Amino acid sequence: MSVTLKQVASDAGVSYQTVWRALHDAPGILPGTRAHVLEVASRLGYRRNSAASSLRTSRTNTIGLVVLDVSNAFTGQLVGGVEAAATAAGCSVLLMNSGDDIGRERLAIHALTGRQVDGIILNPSSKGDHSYLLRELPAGLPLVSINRPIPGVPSATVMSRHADVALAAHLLLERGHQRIGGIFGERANTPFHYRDLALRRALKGAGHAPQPQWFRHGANTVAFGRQATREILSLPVGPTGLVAGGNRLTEGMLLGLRDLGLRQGIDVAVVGFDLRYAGLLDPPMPVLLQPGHEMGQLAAETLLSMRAGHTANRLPSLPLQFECDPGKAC
Amino acid sequence: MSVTLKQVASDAGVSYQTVWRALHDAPGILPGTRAHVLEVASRLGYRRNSAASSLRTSRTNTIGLVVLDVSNAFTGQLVGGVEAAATAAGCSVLLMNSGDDIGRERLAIHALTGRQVDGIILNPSSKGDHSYLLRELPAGLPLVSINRPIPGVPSATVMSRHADVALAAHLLLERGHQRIGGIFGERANTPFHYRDLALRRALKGAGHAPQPQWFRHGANTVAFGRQATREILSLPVGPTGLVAGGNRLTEGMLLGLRDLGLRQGIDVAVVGFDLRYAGLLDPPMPVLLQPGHEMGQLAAETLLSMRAGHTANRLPSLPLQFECDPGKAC
DNA sequence: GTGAAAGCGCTAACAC
DNA sequence: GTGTTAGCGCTTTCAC
Repeated sequence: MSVTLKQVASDAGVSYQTVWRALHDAPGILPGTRAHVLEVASRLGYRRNSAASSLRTSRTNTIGLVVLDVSNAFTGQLVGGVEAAATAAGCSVLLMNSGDDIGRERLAIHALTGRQVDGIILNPSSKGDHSYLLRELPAGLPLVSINRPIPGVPSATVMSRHADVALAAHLLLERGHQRIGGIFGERANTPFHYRDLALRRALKGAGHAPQPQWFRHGANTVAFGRQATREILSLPVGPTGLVAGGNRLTEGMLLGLRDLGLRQGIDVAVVGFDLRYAGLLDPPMPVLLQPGHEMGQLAAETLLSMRAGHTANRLPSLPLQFECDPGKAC
Repeated sequence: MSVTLKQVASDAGVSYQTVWRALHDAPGILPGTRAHVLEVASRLGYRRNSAASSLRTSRTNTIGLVVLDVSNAFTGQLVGGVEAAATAAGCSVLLMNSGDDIGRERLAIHALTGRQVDGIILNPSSKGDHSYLLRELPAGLPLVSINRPIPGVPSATVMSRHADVALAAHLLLERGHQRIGGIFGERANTPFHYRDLALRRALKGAGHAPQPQWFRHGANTVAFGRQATREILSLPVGPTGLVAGGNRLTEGMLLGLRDLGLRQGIDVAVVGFDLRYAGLLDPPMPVLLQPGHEMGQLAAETLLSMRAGHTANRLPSLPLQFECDPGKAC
């Protein structure tokens, strides 16, 4: 068993409470006493039992984070940002993976609330009914969602600025492409809807009517991205510039191009999305990156300020990073 | 405040204890009573307060995981494996990031022990003195290290089978290359040492003496990988096949090749390491992948069995996956 | 089969 | 400035 306050107290020849005050830098203790107590505590290797303290204060200094897929690069950035902000505030992160499955998400939320986390950051699964949150979340528990408001459930939401997908259009237009297409996930998945919208608007704004046959919506998978790429580029008149709206779709697009014997950036101009390794390709592929780290930080900071009783104002959407060369903006 | 055992008890008109027995499927309770109690509990939305229960049992059902860099793809896999195994066993994961810095690692360990985690999985930072662990870890707390034993600190260790780097040599030899080189991190970093050794042995085994000037050791960074690649391939007589021994080095190698105007798989045959997107390159790059997910699972399972009192036997090293095409073995 | 009660280690209110 | 004490909600031992 580890050392308790009481043991330190008896070893130092003072009371229970005096030890507590010493350890918490609380006022009302002589500097000499404090020094003595601290010395004894560190000699015995005292560490506070956070279970006991949480029990007493009903605060755990722990935030729950539920992600879609830990092994995804965007998620990695997100987790990093959350972890950094949490650590800076003396909190820890309980991480759960939903696998984009509403059932597992629900189990994760259940586990987190049972552990009395101080708040939850949720990257909501793309399908399914999230209304269980209304029943399962203790009233007043801060909830921050990532990239997508949760229909019917009040929460602060941290988003990337999907509208920045317009930058992809501008780049391609600037490079002289007139025929531009795009591949996106299902429109019901709101981020894809907004990205698609942004691309079309930018084209219209430049006086080019988007051609429906150069735009595809489907499953957010490598397979769909691959197939859609092949189909679009096999049309009698296909686009010369192509934008992918998600990382899976981008991977699929690269495979589709290879299937057709086409090279990105040479035979077809493309802009990828959320693929961190785009800069390693030859030639480097321009890519829109969600600022995962910043999103995670903002989410955690928002959560902690909600815990402190502030109501979260409307949060700014964070700009996408647009890179053409490794680490360099376009 | 949330619902407590006591409230359920008074609502159900039974004692404190009877409720507990009902909720824990404990014997010594009439089926009718149990059903009634469970009904009341769920109606009130009872959930057990895990802080209180940890305080009582000094078990948190939480495992601590300290990684080098969350945003790294291998780490993502690792975390996924740990999370899956932990969840399957009813445990949660507290995640901390050390940034490969011994000071931050120490803070992370400190935070975890203060939270009474049931065990710690540590991917040890590559430099620095880990002996603080001997002082800071409560005696008997299960510790599992990833990829590298911790000098002077007893722990179970989950490793990938570095010797499998020999497969890279075999592939290149089979494809007719006679002049083969390699780029690795510092030799003091044991995984790199073993990977280097495996490559050299395989070459010797096939009757080719490794040429010292085609092998480089240095910082495990993109920059070093890039520079080393340029240097090696600028030699009057350079290798025609090149193996990178880590993911950063692999990224650097790709950039170095591009600097030289050489294409991987066409002008120079290469084998990468731990780069999950190798299959997206054109042509696909053969790559050795550490089985991060499996390593994480094994680590968590080992930890939990240590917690249950079993002494960890020597753990098997997990084979590297060798892929030549997306998702396909060589 | 059910109930009463002690106590895990800490925090915080209060007495001296 | 220092000490005493009552719980937080749960687990567990022991009576009935």
